[in-house]
Amino acid sequence: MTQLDQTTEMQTSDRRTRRRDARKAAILAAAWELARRDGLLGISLRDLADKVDLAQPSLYSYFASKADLYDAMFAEGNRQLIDEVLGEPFPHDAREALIELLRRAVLFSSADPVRHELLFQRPVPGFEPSAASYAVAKEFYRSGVAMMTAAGVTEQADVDLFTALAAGLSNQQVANDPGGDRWAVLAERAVDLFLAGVTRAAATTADKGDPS
Amino acid sequence: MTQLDQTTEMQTSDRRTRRRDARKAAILAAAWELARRDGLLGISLRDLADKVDLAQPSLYSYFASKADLYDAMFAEGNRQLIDEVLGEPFPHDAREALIELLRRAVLFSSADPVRHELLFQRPVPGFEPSAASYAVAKEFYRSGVAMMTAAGVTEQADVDLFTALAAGLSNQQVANDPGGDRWAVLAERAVDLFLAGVTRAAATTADKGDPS
DNA sequence: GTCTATACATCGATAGAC
DNA sequence: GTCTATCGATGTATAGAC
Repeated sequence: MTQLDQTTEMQTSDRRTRRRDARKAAILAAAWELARRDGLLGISLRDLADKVDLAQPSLYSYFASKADLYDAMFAEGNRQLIDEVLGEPFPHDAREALIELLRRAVLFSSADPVRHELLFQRPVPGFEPSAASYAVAKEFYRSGVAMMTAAGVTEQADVDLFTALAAGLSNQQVANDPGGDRWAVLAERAVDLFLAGVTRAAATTADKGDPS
Repeated sequence: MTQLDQTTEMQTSDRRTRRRDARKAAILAAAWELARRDGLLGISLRDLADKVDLAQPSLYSYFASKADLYDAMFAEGNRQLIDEVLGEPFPHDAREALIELLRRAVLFSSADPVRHELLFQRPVPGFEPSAASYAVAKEFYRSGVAMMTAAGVTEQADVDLFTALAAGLSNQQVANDPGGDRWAVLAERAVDLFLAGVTRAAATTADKGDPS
């Protein structure tokens, strides 16, 4: 086997890998479409195969099982979360940055309620994300915590409260005003109330013996 | 037909009605059990019939369709919400009452995540509660609004923000710490931050031209 | 109102040829 | 890696006797 042959073989292998990845991505995209139409649990592997012009059993060359498909969707959704919510630059002001974070999070959820469901609720009984997929989710969480820290939010309880605020706004928006912005517009007010309370408490604590 | 006969007939009819209602309640209870085990969408009418010792088609004497079953569950869940959250008396202090309301709401959700799902999310594609069932849900909402009003929360935006808070705490509790109380214990702090901001803003508005 | 029997569709997954 | 064929189970709902 010559050097040239090896190179050619590598290139061929790369091409095949790319083709395979592209098809896998196409299957995932079709799965999201079906989920939006029929619900996450309503995805049928037959419909899915039809959508990508494959025979239904051929899907098993790309995903070992339906749970495997959900796992890939979970990972992809979290990657989109990072891209769409953290991708654009944030205001330098920590308060404004938190507002923007909250606003983008609510918009992200309301842009695709089914994706919101898969990422933040437990819509598929028995399904647990793999460690690899879950790592993507944690990456987003860490970034959010960093932005809170910059705004003076350090207590775990306050971080939890902020995540509840984000979850609540997103949830109400999706469940009770789909397509609207009734809860999305509350992001600024929510952050202001939150920060006022948290930083006031922090200041009080820090002010022990230092009444200015 | 004598007077006595009529009376006897009425009593018999009542007894039959009671029996029927009792069986319907038993079916509903079994449906909740199955939902907790297999998810709301995972309820199978075969399993359900087995659980109450009926042949599967006999269920159609009690519910016209599966959607009808969901609707009955939705109504019952909302009745439980009213009973369990509003049934016990509240503290007279408006702030303490709101804290208690939030705490009970989170506990209610975490006591039965599937019920929480049915009441506050959209877990069954295509299912919309009937007007009668939805009326029960609105009754609870009105009571909550009344308690907020008592605490000085009058703006619709602030009411919405509070519902987001309740939804967020419940959701995080159910999704990320099932069985625990990591978010439930945040109820007091959440209400304090919320009320501090809302009443401060209201006071500022009211103070226009009235600086005391 | 309950049953048996069954219609009729759909599901996820596997076997095995090519 | 894709296909055809098919398994075995399950799903909701209906027909019709009793």
